[in-house]
Amino acid sequence: MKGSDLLSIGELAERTGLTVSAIRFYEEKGLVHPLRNRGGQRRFMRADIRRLSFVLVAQEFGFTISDIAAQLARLPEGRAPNKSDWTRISREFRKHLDERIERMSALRDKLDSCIGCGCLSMKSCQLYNAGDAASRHGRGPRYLLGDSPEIDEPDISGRR
Amino acid sequence: MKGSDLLSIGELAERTGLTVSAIRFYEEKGLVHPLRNRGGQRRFMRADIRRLSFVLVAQEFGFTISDIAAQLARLPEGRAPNKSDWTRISREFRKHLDERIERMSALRDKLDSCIGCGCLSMKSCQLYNAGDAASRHGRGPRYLLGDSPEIDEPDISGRR
DNA sequence: TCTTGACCTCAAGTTTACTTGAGGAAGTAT
DNA sequence: ATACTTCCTCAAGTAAACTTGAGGTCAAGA
Repeated sequence: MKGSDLLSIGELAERTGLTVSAIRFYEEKGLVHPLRNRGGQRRFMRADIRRLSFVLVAQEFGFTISDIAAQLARLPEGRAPNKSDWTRISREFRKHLDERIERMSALRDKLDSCIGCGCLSMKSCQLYNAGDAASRHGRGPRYLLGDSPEIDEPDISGRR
Repeated sequence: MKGSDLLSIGELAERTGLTVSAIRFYEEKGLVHPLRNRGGQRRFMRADIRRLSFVLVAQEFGFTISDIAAQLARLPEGRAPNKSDWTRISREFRKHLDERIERMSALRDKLDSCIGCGCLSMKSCQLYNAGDAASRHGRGPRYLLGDSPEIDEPDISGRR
């Protein structure tokens, strides 16, 4: 394969730092679409290095595989993506990123005001005010923060 | 159970917005330690509302159950935690939080400089410079960003 | 007391993101 | 031609965080 324009799965693995099995998995999930040679072995384009690198970075930011697939779907079909394709997708990615960071910071600031009152479960607690509720992401129980009916715990001091 | 000092699992579920099964699961993971009545049913203290609320908030921030268990272990054993106990734990929590947000922001800023070059897989790309590598968290392939041997993809323009 | 709704335990299923292994075919170096 | 490495496809396993279901017990109101 030395000197060829196409990469074997092993070569791509070396280039990206992914394992061979992970790359096969990503193909299954639609993140890459390798060609096959007559023998049935996968042949990747050089542009796939970049593609998978994007997957790695996006995962680092906490995006799921289907989030990432959605982003990658914005890349051109037939030809290898060029610089402006990547710029476009990176900008879009960045928007999601900013939202995520902002959400975290907002939550953190609310926690700050809660350190003052020591609450974390009272009706009045800002962390429990709806509005964030709808924007909840990721794992966790079905019922969401702020969705719950009336939380109150009057005795805050621990005295009996 | 009306008017009692102790809560049944169903009542706690209503108060926290968690499902009954989730609370049982959290007990199994050591996040709460309910008493049992003669019949073998769980009886929770009011302070457990706060405890589980903390679990919810912490999860919202992306902490795992064992991370959270580690934090909760800092609460007093025998007595119900009071305001200053919660203040202490919230402050600790906040430290982890700040780290996490900072890591994300740093990555985002690096992405920014990459939007300029459209790279995302080149040797020179800041996203691939080691240093972040060690700090990687969460899911993803075993090989980490920056751990990979020599990544280079000279043809960046997409021209053939 | 009786009945219904809430609880109990334990086992198995679900999703995400992969890895591991078995059994076999293809590619490459000598 | 031989041998060794890499690759192929399935199927099954793993960890986290829960849910669902079966089969049975407990508690509270009429």
